[in-house]
Amino acid sequence: MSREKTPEKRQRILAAALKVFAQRGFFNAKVSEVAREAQVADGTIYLYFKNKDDLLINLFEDRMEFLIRRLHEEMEREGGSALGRIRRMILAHLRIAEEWPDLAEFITVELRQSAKFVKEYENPKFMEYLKVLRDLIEEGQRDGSVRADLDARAVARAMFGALDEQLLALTLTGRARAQEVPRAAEQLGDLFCAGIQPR
Amino acid sequence: MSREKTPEKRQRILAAALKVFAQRGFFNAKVSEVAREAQVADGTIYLYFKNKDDLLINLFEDRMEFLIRRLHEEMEREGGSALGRIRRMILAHLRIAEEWPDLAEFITVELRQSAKFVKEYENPKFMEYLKVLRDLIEEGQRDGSVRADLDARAVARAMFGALDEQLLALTLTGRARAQEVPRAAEQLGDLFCAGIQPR
Amino acid sequence: MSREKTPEKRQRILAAALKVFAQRGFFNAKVSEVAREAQVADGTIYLYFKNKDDLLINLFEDRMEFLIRRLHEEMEREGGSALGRIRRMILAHLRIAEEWPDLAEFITVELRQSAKFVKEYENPKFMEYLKVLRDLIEEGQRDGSVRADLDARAVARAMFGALDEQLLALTLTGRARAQEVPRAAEQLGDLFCAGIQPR
Amino acid sequence: MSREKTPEKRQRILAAALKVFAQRGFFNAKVSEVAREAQVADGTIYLYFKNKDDLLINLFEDRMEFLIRRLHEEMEREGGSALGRIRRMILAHLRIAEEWPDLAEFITVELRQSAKFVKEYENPKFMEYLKVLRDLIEEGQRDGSVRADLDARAVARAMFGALDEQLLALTLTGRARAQEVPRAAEQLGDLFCAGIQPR
DNA sequence: GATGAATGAGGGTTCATTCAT
DNA sequence: TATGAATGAACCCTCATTCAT
Repeated sequence: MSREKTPEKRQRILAAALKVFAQRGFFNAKVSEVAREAQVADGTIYLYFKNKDDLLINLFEDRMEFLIRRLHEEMEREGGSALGRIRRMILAHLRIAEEWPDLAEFITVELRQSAKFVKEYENPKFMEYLKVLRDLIEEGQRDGSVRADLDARAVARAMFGALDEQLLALTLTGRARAQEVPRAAEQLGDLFCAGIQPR
Repeated sequence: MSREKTPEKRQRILAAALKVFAQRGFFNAKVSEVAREAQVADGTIYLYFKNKDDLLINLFEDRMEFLIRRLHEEMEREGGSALGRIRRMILAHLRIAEEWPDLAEFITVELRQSAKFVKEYENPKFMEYLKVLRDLIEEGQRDGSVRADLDARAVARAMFGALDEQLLALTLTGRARAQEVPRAAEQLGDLFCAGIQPR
Repeated sequence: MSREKTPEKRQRILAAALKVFAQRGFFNAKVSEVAREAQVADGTIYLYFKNKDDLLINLFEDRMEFLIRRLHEEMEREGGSALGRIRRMILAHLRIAEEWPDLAEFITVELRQSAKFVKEYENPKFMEYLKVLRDLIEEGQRDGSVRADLDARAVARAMFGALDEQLLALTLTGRARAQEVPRAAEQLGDLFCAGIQPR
Repeated sequence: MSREKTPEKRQRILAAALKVFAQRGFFNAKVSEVAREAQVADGTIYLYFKNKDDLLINLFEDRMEFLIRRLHEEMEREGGSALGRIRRMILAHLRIAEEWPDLAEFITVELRQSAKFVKEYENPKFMEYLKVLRDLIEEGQRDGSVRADLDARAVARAMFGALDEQLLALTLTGRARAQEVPRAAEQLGDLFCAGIQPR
């Protein structure tokens, strides 16, 4: 809990957890495996996290924060039209598969599980990630580049689902196929931009 | 105790497993809970399935077969244009939320896990479900109602992802909101039909 | 229990039990394996035997009766001096390894276990087998061919132990080495005859 | 909880296993009984041993090493002729019944079972124990006190079998009869010494 | 703070036995 | 009498968590 004491060790544990959870799945992963990977004693993990579930939640929040931050930066760097930034976002999401394959596997496979937790624990980081998409769509609706009759929230969810499924495919079908990322991003960009533009 | 090892009992166990896995998740579910729900002794489950994993896989295959069969029937009944049948399919998928909420939860949450198995065990039922979508899209491409420059497989995957995510949302945010199904289906239908039609 | 009804089926079960117990050991053997080997339903076994333990005990008694009967016959056929008949008995015992290897394995390995039962259930068949030996020794003592200062019971026990250990060795070290039987019998005959004869 | 995984605890578990296995037999004994006897949690056993079988094997090796060491010491202390040391060894073996009745029961009853394992796992400790006997006999053959025409290995095996059977009898027929040990040892000593000496 | 040996509740699975047919 | 599907008690083992050092 002493998030302040040795943040470096906390990060080492989170990194280890990401690797182990990605490889074996949360439920099959053992706390002791995470500890070994982090070069830390089993008990040490409990100095930083309440229990295994708490480790999962913290890992999820930490990585989602990271992705959200990165997304904001990409959006800023890109600038330009809402549609352009939507295409950029699609690319950014799929690139997770080549940049951090463990993270890709973790998000696509384990996120749904934690959606199970979600009923108890509302999932604000995921909502925030969706919000980025939704804001882009609403911006487009205001400037006329996106049809006004669409429910921005529903479209954001649909797009996230499509991206997530595609990311899963890229991740599972051999991590090697990362070079397919730009092409897949283009296809999805075409599909959705055509879908949301006014005639 | 009826004499013959009956397919009816197998179905009772599968139904019980669906309910229990949907409520608690595969990993948190106990075999004994499935047994109680099925009104069967613990050991009986092992007369019909090799182990807990095997029960999951069989449940998945059985239910996917059911959904695939239903989808084919809906497509036949609908007839008409490819685009019309795509809209119909979207509706059919989301309706799982109101018709069989447990099945909806099972598919959206546990399917990804079994995607973990997927690496060893290629997931043919899921592919078959995707195939229905892909065939519709390719049919549309042949008759000119769908743009030819899209990769039918990628589009099918994207649509499935979007549907799955939407189904998850409908399922988790209170099962009560089933009345939102037609509206959500319309939104997704609009989005994708616009996305795939030629200008 | 209805030992009278179909003695043939009872024997089939006993033969199957012998084979299975010899191969896998009593505790590792499953009743269902015995049933399959006997070409009988699991439940049928319980028409002939109270339970698995009872099957073991009956098997043991049945086979010991057989061996005792055979031993008496061999002794009669042999005739002659007590010492000669002792040598003959040694040979007969070791020959079990080549004549009925399963029986050899069963006796050498499982008998001790049932010695565990023995505390509750005194083991009369084993005693009867020992008695044959003891009688031979006492006969020798009466006719002066065996030293009178030996305790016939102790000698009988010692000889049985030696035979049993040798039989175990013949059985475990590949059942193929059955041709060593006559030589091993000769060695043991020499050893014990020298040991028990007066100077 | 002392910090280091201690050899003392390993010994406590082995001692407990000996007691429980002797009383109930390996297959009837529960791991939890061993744990309770050792005043240790069930799981602790698995820190020291891979599984129940591994516990049996280790127990067997540990106790055989102990007996072999003791035997060597007795032989050294005794000194003198080969025949004298053979008599000493006979006494030492039977004394196990009064000195460590649990060990006596364990060896006589469970060793044969592990002979089952033997086919896979050649049983070196047992061979080493036999070797002591065999060496004594061969020594006697060299100095002329033992007949040269006997196969030392076969004789060693025969003697071990006789000793083992006698030890079993002493152990099972009430542990009280320990006072019979010297007399039984004398009888066996007479029998075998006469048996192996040249005329 | 860090360690890792120890804990012990919990659960998947087996299999001897039963009993409706 | 024979069957074999069904039962459910029993048990080995795992692993998240604790706590003495």
